[in-house]
Amino acid sequence: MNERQRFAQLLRVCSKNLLLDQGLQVHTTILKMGYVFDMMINNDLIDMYGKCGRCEIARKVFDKMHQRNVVSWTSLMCGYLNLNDAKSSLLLLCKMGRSVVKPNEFTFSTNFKACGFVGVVENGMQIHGWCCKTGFEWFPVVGNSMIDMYSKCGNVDAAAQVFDKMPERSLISWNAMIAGYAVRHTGNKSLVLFKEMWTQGLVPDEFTYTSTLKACAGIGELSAGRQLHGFMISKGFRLSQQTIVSGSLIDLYAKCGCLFEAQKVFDLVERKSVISWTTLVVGYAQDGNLSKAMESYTALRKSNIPVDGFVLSSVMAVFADFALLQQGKQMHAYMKKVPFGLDISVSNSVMDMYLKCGLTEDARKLFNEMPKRNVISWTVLITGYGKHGLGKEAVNIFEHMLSENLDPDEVTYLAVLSSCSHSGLVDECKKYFSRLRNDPTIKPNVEHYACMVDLLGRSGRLKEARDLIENMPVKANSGIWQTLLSACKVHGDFEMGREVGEILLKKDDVSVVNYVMMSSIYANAGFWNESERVRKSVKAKGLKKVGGQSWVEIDKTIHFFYNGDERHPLTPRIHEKLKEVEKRLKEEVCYAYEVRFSLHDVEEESREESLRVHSEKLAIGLVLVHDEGSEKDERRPIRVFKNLRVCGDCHEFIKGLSKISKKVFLVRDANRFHKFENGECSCGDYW
DNA sequence: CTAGGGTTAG
Repeated sequence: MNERQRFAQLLRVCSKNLLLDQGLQVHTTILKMGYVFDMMINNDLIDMYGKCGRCEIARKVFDKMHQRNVVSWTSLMCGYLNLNDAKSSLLLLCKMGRSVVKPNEFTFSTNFKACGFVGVVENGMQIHGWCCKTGFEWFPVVGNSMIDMYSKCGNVDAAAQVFDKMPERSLISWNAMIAGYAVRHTGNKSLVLFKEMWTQGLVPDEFTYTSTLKACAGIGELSAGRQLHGFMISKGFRLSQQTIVSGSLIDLYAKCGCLFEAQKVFDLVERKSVISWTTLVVGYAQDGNLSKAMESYTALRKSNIPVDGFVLSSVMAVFADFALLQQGKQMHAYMKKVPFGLDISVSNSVMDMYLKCGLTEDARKLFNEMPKRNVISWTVLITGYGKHGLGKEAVNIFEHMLSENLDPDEVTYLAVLSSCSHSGLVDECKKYFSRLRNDPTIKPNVEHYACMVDLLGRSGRLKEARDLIENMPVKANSGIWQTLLSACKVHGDFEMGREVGEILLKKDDVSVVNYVMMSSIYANAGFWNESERVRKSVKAKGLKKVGGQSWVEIDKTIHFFYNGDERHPLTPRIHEKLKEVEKRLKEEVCYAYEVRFSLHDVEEESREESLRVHSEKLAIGLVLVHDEGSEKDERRPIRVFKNLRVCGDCHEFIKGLSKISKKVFLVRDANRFHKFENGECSCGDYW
């Protein structure tokens, strides 16, 4: 082996083991020995610098070369891709097209990956055409990376076409296609492919399992997932050694609500990664188990695994959902100290937390300070303002976003439409709805139509709202009928209410809300027997109300209450306080229990009793008891949170309370924020 | 020089 070859070999060792310092030393020596224009050595230098993440040096080497071959070009592209700089790779490919050196299958494959990374399907299609012209179309690497590119760009059909036409399909091709279908709701196709490849005698590997499990999670296929779990065990597949496969299995169980099994799989994995932990934390949080979610996060922090932006965003989302402002602030402070603390997704999650805790100004400030924003940043802000009843502001932000030439996606449209409908901005709502319908990139879904139904329903145009539902190009769900039903109730349209109600009850939805609303509509119109019939069918079907829960955060501790909850040690004082408030309300603001909101088949007095112990009242009672005697922070708004919608009676109660106590109450319920101040609520009377 | 995998924010 001559000296030149020895240098090349040294560089390859440095490249493989990411030894940048040694690589730099070898580079210096090479220059001293005069190998300045040696193509092989320069190519290896480019590769080494690219792998070590120093593309700027690789580029310098590349630029100084007198002669370059396809490896020189491709190595530099790989370097850029290694830094997630897909754009530079693609620009280099353009430049290459004008040079004398021709791309080969590796060049194409690398750039397909680049297209998939940034999701530019147009560029991918151009390169696809280029492959066809130059005869690289049928190379296995090219086909595999095209499947991946089309899938990542969201065009699974194009990916499937490539797959179907491939002359030779390797395990990698199958895996890429299964992964392509595993996103969104096409997971059943992944399962079909899995079976097909198995019958063709191909042996699945860890990649196959991961994607197929992901497919199951996407479509909620618990039983297929379980079968796959059993299948892997029967094949002697060691899950304890498979961090990634186990990760998708944990996610599957968690998404299906089987946290016990998720935890069991998690426990047996020997080398847990930050992703394994994140999956578990998110799983518990989405299952509503705050303490387990936090326990898992704390355990992660105690392990020596470094956290990343993903896990912080996830945990911040937990704080947002449970409105844990103090913990959220604390973590925000921590985020400022870590390198990824300024990632867009991290900042977005913080913004959302502030908004969900009612601190719109802090969220706005953060938004203004963000060096980079994406569609989600804008959408978070629009949603937040909308939920606070600040529809005009939401519209302004949407317009601002458009003026910056950013394309709204379906969630952004939903945010702006619901903001408009909540605030009764009729013209704006219609305008944006028609903009949505004319937007070729987005298909309006049932949620978008529900906003329009809500808008029409609020203004009493029930007939129009119903026509819209019956003639829209998407399938109606219970939610949209429920929106109309609630409008019928508000406007006292008994005839339509009854019809809509019967449609809903026929859908056999398990949601008790529909029954309650129907029963109430019948009762209001004096049809007591009908009201009774509906109420009885709830019992007959064994349906149970989703438990209402309210909570408050006091000194970083969160206190949960359900209706009639007596677990809190201060319960007697809370009851006492509430009775005292109630007495004053009756005297000073003519408050009467709105028993029509209550549907219990009981005497008036005990109906009052059941309203008195509603979870939101108990939570407020605790704050009042806690604040007794302390003079500090009189103007600080009292924040209360409820998982369902705040009940009509409690709404009146808090209104009155805000008047006699001169305090501000900020109540976040499942729908929006209610700011109670001096006897008024920001939502008007349409709660 | 090269192809495939698990987590996140609305």
